[in-house]
Amino acid sequence: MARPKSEDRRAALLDAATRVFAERGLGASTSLIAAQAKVSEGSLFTYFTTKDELVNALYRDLRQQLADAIMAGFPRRAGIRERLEHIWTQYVMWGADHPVERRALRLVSMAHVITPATRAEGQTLFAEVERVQEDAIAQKRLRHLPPPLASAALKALGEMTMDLIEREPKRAAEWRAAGFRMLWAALNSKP
Amino acid sequence: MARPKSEDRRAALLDAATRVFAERGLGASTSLIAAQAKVSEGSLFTYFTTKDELVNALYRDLRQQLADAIMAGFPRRAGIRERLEHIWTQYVMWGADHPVERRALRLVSMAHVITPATRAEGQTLFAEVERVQEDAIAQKRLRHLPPPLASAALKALGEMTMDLIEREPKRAAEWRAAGFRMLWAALNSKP
Amino acid sequence: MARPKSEDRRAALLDAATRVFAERGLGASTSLIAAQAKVSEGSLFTYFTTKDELVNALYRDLRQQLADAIMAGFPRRAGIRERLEHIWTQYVMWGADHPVERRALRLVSMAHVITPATRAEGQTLFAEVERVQEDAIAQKRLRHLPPPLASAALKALGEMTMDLIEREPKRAAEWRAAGFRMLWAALNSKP
Amino acid sequence: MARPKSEDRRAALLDAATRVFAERGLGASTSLIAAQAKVSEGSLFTYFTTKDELVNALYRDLRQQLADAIMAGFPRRAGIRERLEHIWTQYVMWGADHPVERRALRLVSMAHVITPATRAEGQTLFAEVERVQEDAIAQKRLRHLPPPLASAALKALGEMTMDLIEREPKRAAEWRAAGFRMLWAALNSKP
DNA sequence: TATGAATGAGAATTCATTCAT
DNA sequence: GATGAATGAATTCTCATTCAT
Repeated sequence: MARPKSEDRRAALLDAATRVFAERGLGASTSLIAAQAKVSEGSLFTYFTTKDELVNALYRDLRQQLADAIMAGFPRRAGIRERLEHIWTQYVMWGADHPVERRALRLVSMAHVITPATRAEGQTLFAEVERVQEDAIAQKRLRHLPPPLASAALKALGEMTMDLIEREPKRAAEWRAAGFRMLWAALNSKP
Repeated sequence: MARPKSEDRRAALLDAATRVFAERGLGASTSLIAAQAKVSEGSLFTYFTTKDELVNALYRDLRQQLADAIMAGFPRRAGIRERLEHIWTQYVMWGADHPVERRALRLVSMAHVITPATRAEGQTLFAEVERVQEDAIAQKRLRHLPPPLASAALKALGEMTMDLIEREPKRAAEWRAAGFRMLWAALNSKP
Repeated sequence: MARPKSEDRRAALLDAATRVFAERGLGASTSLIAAQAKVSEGSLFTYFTTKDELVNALYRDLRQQLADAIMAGFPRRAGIRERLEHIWTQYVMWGADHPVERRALRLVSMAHVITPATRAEGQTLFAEVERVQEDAIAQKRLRHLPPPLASAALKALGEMTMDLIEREPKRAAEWRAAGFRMLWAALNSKP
Repeated sequence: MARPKSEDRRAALLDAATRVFAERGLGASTSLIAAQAKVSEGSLFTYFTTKDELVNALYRDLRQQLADAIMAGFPRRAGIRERLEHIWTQYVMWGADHPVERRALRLVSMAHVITPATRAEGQTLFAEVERVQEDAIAQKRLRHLPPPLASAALKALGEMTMDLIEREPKRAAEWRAAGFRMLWAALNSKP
């Protein structure tokens, strides 16, 4: 009967928060975020009752964006290397294409205001990588690798690669390939 | 020169800042830091004219601590693998032994208040790693590896390993070894 | 005229305001009142254009409730003592039976937003007491008593008695009787 | 060594709060109080960590002012009537001479933010009245009067008298005398 | 007319920094 | 120099009121 809460406004606020946090850190004011979203200061609080809640929502939203990007066109039945490479490529490209989102996600991930509950949801993101590793082990490959290492290494080398690309965007393809080569070698390293 | 006590106070302030920032983020107040350092609120500003300056000084200080730890007992004339492993071990152990400092350094590194000048100083830290890589190339090893990759990979896999150790301190030795194995494999990966 | 349901809503709002103000003071928000009345926030303002107006209306309403209670079954032709005792008893019982309304009335009475006009209306409430006093004087009784004292004393000792009953409800009858005895003695005191 | 907290500033703040609350109710803003006290907005909070704490402090302060006024020159060894009359006179005169303080005390007394602890302290104020009543009972006078009634009646009729004086200051002496006569008669009323 | 989202002017605090002692 | 009170701009959040639906 009344004006319904608008999904657009909510999105605009999350977008503005992404930009503002990326630029000025989590200390940036809610009023600046509201202004960037072209929404009144008060309205921000009809969508997020608290600044902390906004941060949590943003964390969820950005992780979801990343997850969607990674899983788009995922070749579920392909071989181990192919699946891993798909994830790698999508992951690194997302970061290279969305530096602001990446920076915001990094900041938000470190915030102590993120609820354990919210953080738990996020864990699922790299679940697919772990499944690939499990498959590999089942196929008697990558057997010596302790379970969480595959996704940890993918993340670590992925972020490294994105940093390199951010510094030298022209060599993006080169870095991406080199990074994956390193990842694959790392995962296949024998004791 | 004529104020030995002052050096203590400065150190106490940096120490307090490390702890406080690690626990509550960079948003923590200067008055809390002063209190933790058992120094008056006003005094903090005779040592650091600005909160930003304190953050910059802390960045320098923590990087120096890390550099000192890494370079302690560095076998300057040993082989490539030995030198790299020394850096790796010291690096990872420092992180495992100083989780508070590590967390503070991570936060401070991301702060937008760090001057480019300050940041440039920090670059020197991993210079030694790059020298090792250069040596390796001179010796016709690791030749295919684009220059900044060695130190970038060391950092990325090092942080990954520290995270794993933080989660499972009992497996510290195992993670450290596995991490280095991965690093070495990654660096030797061929196109 | 053509909106019988609306009268209900208005009453529900006044009721909710009574409860909410009694519990949280006049600072309580209109949105809380609306919620308690099961009415939308906006609707409150179709019944009362302003929060101040709501407060004024509540003042009038509660005074009317009290007046109705006091005058119910008033023995207009009885003797002075009887009439006074009737008022006393009804007054004190109303307060004892309606602690929430009493508290709200007390708060609202002290509000600086009550218009002089509204307040003037309220004066009429104890008019009957003054008429009793006038009658008494006409009958050559209570002659020495300056006019406004009778109603003032009734009010003062009445509130005192209600407070005592609120603290010790079991002794209600005792307090009520003792209170009236004191009132009667006070009114008959000679210079 | 540093500037000491000033008793004057604290007093100025309490004074300002008295005036501002009396005029605009407890909803008045801390910034207005600070301005009236000629103190910065921030300073108010170095003296009272919270608005609620300011209200509690004011409650204590005003009650103390009243207690001091009442007990000044108290004839501890005089007869019952004399002691009661002393209290009465001082009480009523304080109220008549300090209408602003009285209004503030009334408002503050009703505030739900007053801690039970704070309120308990206040109870002692009328303790002297109760002692007078106990003495009277010991002397076989006022025997039939249930204990809390004496102080309750003093308060009730006292406030009534102050209201009358506020309305007609010229008749102050008359009202004061009439009030006490009524109190004395009320206390001596027999069942 | 009813609804509840939108608005923006405050409100109570906080905090980096200054300054009297 | 050391101290901690003083300052006031900035911050998060609330709330009476308006307005689109």
